Amino acid sequence: MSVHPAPPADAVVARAYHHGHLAEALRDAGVELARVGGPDAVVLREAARQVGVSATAAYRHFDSQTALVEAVKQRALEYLAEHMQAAARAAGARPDGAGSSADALPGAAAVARLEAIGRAYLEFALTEPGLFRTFCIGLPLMGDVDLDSDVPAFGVLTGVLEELAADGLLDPATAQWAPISAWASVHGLAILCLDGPLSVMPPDELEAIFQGTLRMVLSGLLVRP
Amino acid sequence: MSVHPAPPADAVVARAYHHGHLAEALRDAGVELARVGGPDAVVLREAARQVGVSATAAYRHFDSQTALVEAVKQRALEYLAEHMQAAARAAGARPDGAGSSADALPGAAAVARLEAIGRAYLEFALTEPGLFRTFCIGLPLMGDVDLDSDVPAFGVLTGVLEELAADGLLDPATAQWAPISAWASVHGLAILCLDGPLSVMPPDELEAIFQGTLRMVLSGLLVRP
DNA sequence: CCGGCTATGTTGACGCCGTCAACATACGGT
DNA sequence: ACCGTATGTTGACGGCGTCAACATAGCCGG
Repeated sequence: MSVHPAPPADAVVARAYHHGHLAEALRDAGVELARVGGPDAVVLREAARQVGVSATAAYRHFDSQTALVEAVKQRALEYLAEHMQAAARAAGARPDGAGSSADALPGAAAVARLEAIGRAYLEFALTEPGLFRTFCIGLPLMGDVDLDSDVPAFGVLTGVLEELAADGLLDPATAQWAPISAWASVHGLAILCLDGPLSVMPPDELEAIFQGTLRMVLSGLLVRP
Repeated sequence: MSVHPAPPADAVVARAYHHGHLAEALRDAGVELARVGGPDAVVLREAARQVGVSATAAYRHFDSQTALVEAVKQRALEYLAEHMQAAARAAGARPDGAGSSADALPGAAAVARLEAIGRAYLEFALTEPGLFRTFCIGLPLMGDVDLDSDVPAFGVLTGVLEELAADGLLDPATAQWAPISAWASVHGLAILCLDGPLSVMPPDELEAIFQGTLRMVLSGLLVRP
């Protein structure tokens, strides 16, 4: 059906365009714009300009500017998921136990992972506010998403919570909506940190707030010891 | 200093403008635009058009379109505070106790108020998504806000939580950041409901999610019974 | 009572944006 | 070898935020 081959994939360089990865190039330019200035900075003409192509050329690959933003948003979500997964791995792969006080409890690793991905979520929001805002703002009508597939970061969270459930550590009263409640808490905290009143707070106090919120989430979700 | 008197305040009607409440009129038009289409719909020229005035006339009262949006945002925050206060009053003024199972506990009224304002917050987000998004999105740099004064809705929350603290019901471990943690949770939930994956959920299930999150917040913040 | 000063509003223009229609071109399969 | 189609270009349109220059209205000091 397609006359032209997909991406060339041989020469990584631009190859004078025309038959290149224009879509990806535009999207990447959009990502960079979003990184600096948030979703409103994803200007179609500017992305085209940076790629060195006519403005209307973008319309061969994106239905509208909104579609471009959507692609950028998807990419931002991927970055987020990578960041969280890395954090989860780093927290999980600690078989020596170093000097931590209590690590013999069952599921302690899962709890550590939960904390790690929560912190990673916040870190992402603070270090990449533009990208965070881009996937955070839900374009007029987001409609149907499939969570674990469309939002891989959510999959990381549900995975860790399933670990906890397997260890019998999840309070059955709150278990059903645990992923959403937990996500909402840290997501809300991230937003409050970005443009809410917490935006003018020193990092150490912010860490304390995160600890406090994490404690609330944990004592709210875990079964009483 | 001011040559012209402030708002006439005698004739409520427009009085052919020129010396009227143009600023308020523009802001109100902006509120209506935001109500329908969110923050991006607050178009300066459109607001001026609706008020029946030249586009640049707005610049006598607002430094820029951003300033107009800021005014709309402030108004939206006022609406939110009113909604929450009304809910708190309605929940608090129930001296008979009707058929509730356990209402003799100290601070039960405060807990009810906390639930009420949380629900009110969510209600506002769902029934006025445009206004909610408008005050939610924190224009590039919100900078210095004073919480209880600039964000009256936050004052309502801290008030209820102080009630709980006075009754000795707040867990000292999480008390310090309780307002922020609680706000973050319900705020995040609201956002997830608006343009997150929860946007396609039936209302009854949404109520269950709210209940679950509320349970998490309560059992995370209150002292163990 | 009046002349002028200032707050207020208007006109016209500029540059940027998203988007459309019409046109040009380079592949790649037949 | 050719022709169709996917791809990219040019030019234009209307809408936006914003600025400079101009017009007016109404209060204040004389």
